[in-house]
Amino acid sequence: MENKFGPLLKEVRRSKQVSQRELAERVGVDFSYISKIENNRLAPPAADTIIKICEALEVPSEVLLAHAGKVSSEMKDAITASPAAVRFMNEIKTMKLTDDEWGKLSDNLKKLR
Amino acid sequence: MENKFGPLLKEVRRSKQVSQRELAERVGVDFSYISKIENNRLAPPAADTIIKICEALEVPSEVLLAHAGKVSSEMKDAITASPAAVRFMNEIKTMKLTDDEWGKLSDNLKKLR
DNA sequence: AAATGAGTTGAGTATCAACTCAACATTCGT
DNA sequence: ACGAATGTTGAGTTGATACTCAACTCATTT
Repeated sequence: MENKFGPLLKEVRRSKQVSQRELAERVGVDFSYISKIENNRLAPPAADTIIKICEALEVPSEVLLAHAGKVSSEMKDAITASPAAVRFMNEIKTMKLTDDEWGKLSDNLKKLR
Repeated sequence: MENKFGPLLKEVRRSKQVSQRELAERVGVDFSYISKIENNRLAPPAADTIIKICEALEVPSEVLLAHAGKVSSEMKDAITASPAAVRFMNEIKTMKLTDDEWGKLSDNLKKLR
């Protein structure tokens, strides 16, 4: 999950037939920055920038965010909304869930309302 | 939840009869830093420092972490462990759970294994 | 072959988080 | 009232994050 952010972005961008310059303009950064990110010469951008990139490319942001190990400020807010939330997150952190278990939790979440 | 971190810390520390200097030494920071934090002259410290503070004062860290809006790097890792995890967190973020619901989710989590 | 478009690279910058250090003020026990 | 403990303040530091700018290279089109 570590070093693949750049290549992954490059692949997505190419699949959408967008140049670095075009993407950069849509996102509002310098095109050379995109280049460096794609080649892992720089670390992945801030969470908000990743989200903008995904919007510009019209793809969901989960995969890129996960590969970058970044959490948006909105998510941070949700997680720290209350002590109960933090408590829950602490439990989750010790449990190392599988994808399957994450899915089940999502189901439970829906049943909650 | 915003501006109360400092006063809260001050209250906890006082209730434990610990001076700023003593706390600072236990945690490994300058005592003047504690002072500024308590008076909201500086933003709350890094998540790891908050955790150390709570250990030094022998109180659980959830409340302080929640008030500070900080997420430890360990938690960040858990949240971005996989796209499924990010997806789940995104759902959570849109739902604005109550404390009660957080509790139920914790129960579900336990039943998962 | 010259211009155009796409991508890469090196070096530098801006902003911010998370503090420290030294000086001063306040509170409190005796 | 005095001194020691405790708390506050201003100014500066350190390291990391998140980029920009200018100069190139390489491939393609005309």
